[in-house]
Amino acid sequence: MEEILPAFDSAFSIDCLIFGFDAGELKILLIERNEEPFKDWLALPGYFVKQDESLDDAADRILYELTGLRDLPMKQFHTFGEVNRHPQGRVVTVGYYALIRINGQKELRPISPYARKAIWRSVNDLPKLAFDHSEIFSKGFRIIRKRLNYQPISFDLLPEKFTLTQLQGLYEAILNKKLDKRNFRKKMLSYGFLKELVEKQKGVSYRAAKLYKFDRRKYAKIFQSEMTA
Amino acid sequence: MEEILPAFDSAFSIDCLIFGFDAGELKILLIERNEEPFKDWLALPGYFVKQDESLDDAADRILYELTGLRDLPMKQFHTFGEVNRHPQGRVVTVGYYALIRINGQKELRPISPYARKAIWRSVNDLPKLAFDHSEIFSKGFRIIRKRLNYQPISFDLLPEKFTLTQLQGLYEAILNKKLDKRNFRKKMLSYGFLKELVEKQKGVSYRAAKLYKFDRRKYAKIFQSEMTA
DNA sequence: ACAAAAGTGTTGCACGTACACCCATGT
DNA sequence: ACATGGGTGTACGTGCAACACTTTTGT
Repeated sequence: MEEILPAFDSAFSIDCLIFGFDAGELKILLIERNEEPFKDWLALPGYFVKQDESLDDAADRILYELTGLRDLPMKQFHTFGEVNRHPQGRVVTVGYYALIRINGQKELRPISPYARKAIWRSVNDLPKLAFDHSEIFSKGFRIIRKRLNYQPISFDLLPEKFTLTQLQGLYEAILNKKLDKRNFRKKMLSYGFLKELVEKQKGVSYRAAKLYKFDRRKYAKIFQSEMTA
Repeated sequence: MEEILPAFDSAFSIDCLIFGFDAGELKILLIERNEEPFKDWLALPGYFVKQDESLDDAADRILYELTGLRDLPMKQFHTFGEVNRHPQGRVVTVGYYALIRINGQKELRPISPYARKAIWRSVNDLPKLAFDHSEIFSKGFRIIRKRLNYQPISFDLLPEKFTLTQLQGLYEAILNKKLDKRNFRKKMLSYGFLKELVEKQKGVSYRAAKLYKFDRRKYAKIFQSEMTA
């Protein structure tokens, strides 16, 4: 940032925290920036909101332009407004998050030249990110982890059919601690929104596990009070 | 709003949801607007953020200027960014809230001429507010009510010394339902952050109740994990 | 004496937690 | 046969909900 950058008065932007789960690891979607400031740095997918679009609309558009992912159910988690968080001027940014299936998505392919590419990185192996994105990540991750304690939010991270061990691995990755297998299964099954399939796991060199599906209708019935808030 | 109003490009603002408790009723702090747009309407205390102040700083300043209240522990709860929420231009507003003692505060006295006066109104008796402030109120109230289910947040609303019946009345006002007296007392006392005083209630024409104080240190020890998030 | 609110315990149920062994399958 | 994860049950403690009567005080 030794160069002189254009300045602007004030603006708002969106930054997206997109979580995915793959190979037993919780990952986050980052872009490689192709523009100053912070050219070549890794950053959260984020950009400016246009005059005539709502924040929610902007979040969808921006994520699409920078990563090729579209129509994710993103939600706001916090707004960041320190005066000097952006080197070019006053930018207040609204943080959005979503949890998605990595493999269920098509290829990552930025539309805008502003991102060179989009990549998944393990949350346990993050470099320092552009702007204050490292802090935005920490704050968002903390909020999501906390939410997991009183509301299951993790089914969007798994493939459509999954085993209970995979589900447990996901919880352990988010909460960053080991859970008891029997208790975990008992609790999950007691909710009643897991549908047991006849189909079993394939291609493993040990006893094949039952596959399950997530029943969105039952889930919605149980947690509707949570969802309206 | 038949008049022509000055227009501006885009800006961010703060709106404050200040809850108080008095005479068994949960109240909210409103201002009577003294400027267009929405002159003479009731509104949440709110105004524009300056170029050189953070959102948190702006929230403190704005609340002070419009109501005379200062240094409340306000926290962000949501950001509102619909395109046409403000008639003069694009304004994204960040909602902050706080819970305070009504009687512990000095008089309400707006500093800025922008508010004619500041008043407390029962949350059960709110008129339509200026801008989208009615929706901001609903959203914030819902969030706070929900939080009360898993974290006591209500001590700031009571006088320093209070009876358990007062505390219960407060919970009932927020949750909008009756609670069982014995269960409520058992639960509250079991937390261990209520200090029983020797002093008793005075001036009542029935058996005087014990007074209690809230022990902030013990509370912080118990809920520290909640507070850092 | 009466009115008004203060104060007080027990029981059943649901839920979380701790804990260890046999089973099925592929190599 | 063995290695690997799949799958299962019990016992205990904790916390919440339901429920009604006696006590104290001021008038």
